[in-house]
Amino acid sequence: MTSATASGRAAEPEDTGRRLSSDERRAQIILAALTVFGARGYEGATTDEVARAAGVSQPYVVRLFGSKENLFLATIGFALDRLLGAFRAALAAPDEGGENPVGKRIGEAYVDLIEVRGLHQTLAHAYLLGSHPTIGVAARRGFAEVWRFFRDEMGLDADEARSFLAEGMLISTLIGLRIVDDYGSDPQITELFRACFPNKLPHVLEVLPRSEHRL
Amino acid sequence: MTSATASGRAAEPEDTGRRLSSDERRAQIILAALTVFGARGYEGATTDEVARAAGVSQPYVVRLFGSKENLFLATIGFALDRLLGAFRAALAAPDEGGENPVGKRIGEAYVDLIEVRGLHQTLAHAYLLGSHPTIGVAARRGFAEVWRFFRDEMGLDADEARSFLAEGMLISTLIGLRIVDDYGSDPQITELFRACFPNKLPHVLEVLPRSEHRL
DNA sequence: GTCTATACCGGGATAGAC
DNA sequence: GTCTATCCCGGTATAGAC
Repeated sequence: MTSATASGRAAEPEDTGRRLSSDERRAQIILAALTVFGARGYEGATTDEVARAAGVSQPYVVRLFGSKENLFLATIGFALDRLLGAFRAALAAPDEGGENPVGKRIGEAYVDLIEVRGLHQTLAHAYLLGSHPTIGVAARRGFAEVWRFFRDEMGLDADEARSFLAEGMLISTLIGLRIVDDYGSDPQITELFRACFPNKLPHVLEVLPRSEHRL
Repeated sequence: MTSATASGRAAEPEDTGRRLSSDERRAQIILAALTVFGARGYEGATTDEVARAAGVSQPYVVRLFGSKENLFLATIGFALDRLLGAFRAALAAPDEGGENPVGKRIGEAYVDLIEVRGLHQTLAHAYLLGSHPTIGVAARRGFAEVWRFFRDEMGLDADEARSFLAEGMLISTLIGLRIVDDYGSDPQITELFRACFPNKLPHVLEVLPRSEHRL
């Protein structure tokens, strides 16, 4: 609508003048899509906003992914890969003599993913679209993969896995709610926030406000 | 688009021919809105679909609520009232000699709200819209109210309240995911579902599939 | 590989009759 | 209290040039 540098920036990368390969562009656009879908949801997001956030034109986004729906599917696919990748890395990391057991490491890895803007929110949005003919299927498949990770790779029993998943869903919810915006202003909220991010509070407080989505 | 009885039905009430008061209509429309917003999200839902589900015309829905945004705000307000109402009733219910302690009663009350179609999903959608200027504010306020209920009325400590909330978020997620659609077909999913609805499984399995949202 | 121009449609909102 | 007709904007997708 206005100039290209107006507002939509999100994951806008260093603009080296060089022409990128379409794979590089895809990756770049997916990063941008994560922030936009995360903030607005699947239907609320526009391909134009994604395009501006990525620094390309709207038709090009459609051209590269075929459709908005495909872009969303690619985006949640990427998010799930990152998520499971982070979990596997945390699982493989050294224990440091009981100082940080697996559970704690995985939990922290989950929270650390807030650095990938929009990742948690986009996944949460996808999980709510179970009725959608294609997205619903992909979302269920992804969710089941996470469950499998907890049960088979991490070796939790069903109850432990459930609690883990539950804490994760709460964290995602709080991020999507942007409850961080009220942190400090309302004692209830402050307490709630503290209870949910017992460790890493300062880090979370530093990263989250940065992801401004009021574009 | 086609005839009124085509497909959009959801909470369509007994059609007594009589003219309703606008308050009755509002209530009726909110019920319908719950199912549509729940299935499609705020942006994905259309006022037309809500209208058809309620058996009225699209402009009338807008007329009664002023805007789609207002309709959504009214809808989540209603959902929160029902939620807290159900919690308070469960809190006040008799203990039956340790047979069903408060925690269990509240948990079951939460699950029972699946009978109000779309309630959990709509709230979950609202919670993800923290970036929205008006919806975000309302969602945070509602979430904080629930937290207050757990802490002040129910008397939980911060950690207990957090766990409670977490389990609730997981339940909402599973409902939105419509994981019930895969129950029985995939052993992983079956196990996950069982772990999350330890009691009341038959009831849940009976109610959820009914809420078909592929309209 | 990427853009501009544009077709096309769906959806929220308004006007106004009954 | 409720409808029909309609306006108009915004958003996806396509055509086609560079």
